[in-house]
Amino acid sequence: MNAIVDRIKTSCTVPNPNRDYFGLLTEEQQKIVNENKVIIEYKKGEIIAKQGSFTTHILNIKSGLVKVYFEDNHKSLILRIVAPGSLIGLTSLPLNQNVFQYTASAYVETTAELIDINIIRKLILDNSRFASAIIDFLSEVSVQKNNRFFCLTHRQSYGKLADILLCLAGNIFKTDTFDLALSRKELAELSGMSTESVIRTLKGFQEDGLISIQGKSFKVIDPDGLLKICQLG
Amino acid sequence: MNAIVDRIKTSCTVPNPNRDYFGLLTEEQQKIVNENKVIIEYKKGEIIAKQGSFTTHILNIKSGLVKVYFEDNHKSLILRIVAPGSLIGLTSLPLNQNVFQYTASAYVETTAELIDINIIRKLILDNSRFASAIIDFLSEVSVQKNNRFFCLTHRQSYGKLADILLCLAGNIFKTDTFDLALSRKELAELSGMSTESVIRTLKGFQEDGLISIQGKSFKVIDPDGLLKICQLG
DNA sequence: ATGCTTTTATGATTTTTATCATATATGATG
DNA sequence: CATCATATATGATAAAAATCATAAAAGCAT
Repeated sequence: MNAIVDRIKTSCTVPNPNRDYFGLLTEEQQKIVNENKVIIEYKKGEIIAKQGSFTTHILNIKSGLVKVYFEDNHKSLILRIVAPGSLIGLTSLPLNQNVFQYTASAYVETTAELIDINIIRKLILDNSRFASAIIDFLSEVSVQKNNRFFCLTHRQSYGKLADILLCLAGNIFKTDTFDLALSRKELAELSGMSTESVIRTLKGFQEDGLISIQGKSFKVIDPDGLLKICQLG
Repeated sequence: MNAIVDRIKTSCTVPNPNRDYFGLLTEEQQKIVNENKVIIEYKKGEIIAKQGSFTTHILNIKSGLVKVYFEDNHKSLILRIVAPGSLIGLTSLPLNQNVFQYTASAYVETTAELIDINIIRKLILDNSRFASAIIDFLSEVSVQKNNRFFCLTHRQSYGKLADILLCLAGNIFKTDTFDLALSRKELAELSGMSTESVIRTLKGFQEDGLISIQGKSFKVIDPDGLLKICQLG
């Protein structure tokens, strides 16, 4: 196994719970889901869900990579990076909160199952183990968001970016060398920094031998060093 | 009705969903809850739950005011201010995440019901409407946290603090004049600022006639002005 | 009330980071 | 492959906010 996945636990992990939610359903329930879902392929950059629009479906990401972000006044904050196996749209389950609270778009070519949200609402009432799994999902996202929240409000640029790099390596790509589908601008939105500061900070990491970058290809050389920066602030 | 409660919707509300979760239970289930709960009174400043310790009970706040905060390396971030009617500890429902992810302490004298978390877990499996209400709670907290997250990472000091003042007035105290149980240091932890910056910013608001402060007594004079500051950043 | 501690307040300074300006590189497109 | 657009990079400057130092005010216990 890859060292970075096993050893390094960042304080602010990009949330990516991954459970077999639909495996908890009865055969009949699975049949209902299958009859009420569509599979859609999204091209790179395509919008999957738009902040403010009605949530008619829950998205189950099957392949690819998605960013979920909050937009306001030309500013944007990436809330989650969603890898296959995770769900999008659950926060619209309350009937009084039935619009997307964020925008989701595909980083790379992405496949998603779209399942009618009312079917999901019904399944929650009909299958308590499914409901419990949804509760677990929301709880995990919540905890990881708290950690990220702390990281982005209490650390400074080097700490934030070190954390994000470790998260990407350990949590999203699950390897220490990866082709980054995110631009510097997107790393900025992920860290709440300016694009220029991201570039400068990445350069600093390279000069210190913590990472190496060649175009889109990232390599984490010294995860322990990054972790130390992350912990110091 | 008070204008500030009805009209002013801040972008980053301090989360405080309030539902009658236990009213959804059957009489028999309510009886089980009542037999497995204790009511505890906490004095001002007392720790109600400690980050890292096992979550044996869910807290149902009946009276008083509680802060839920994240601690790390002498730094602290207030995650939620919890008013009566809200629950604490739900994020420990997943069995693989069964310790408190945060510390909770009483701002003022506070009464809480402590209900065995395993009873709650069982009720989620036995009563789907209860489970659904818990999902709604977690969803609402999540959405409000996203908003607050955006606010604290993308606005600057005046915007952050304007938002927090509006939240406290409209969401927590539900009146435009209130005795603040929070110190300036705690406002700093709530906004991710330094204590000195909070003091200076509050002074600025006073000079601009947006609020008036006398010791612990706060009065929001111009909520629309605060809202404008909040929206501009 | 008196002394002691904590909170609030204020000014000076430094650090951090954003912004602005501009240059270079990369990539897409006809 | 030439052109345009976009992404990345770098330096100079400005703005924002933290830190440090210190003082005044408020709370609290004796």
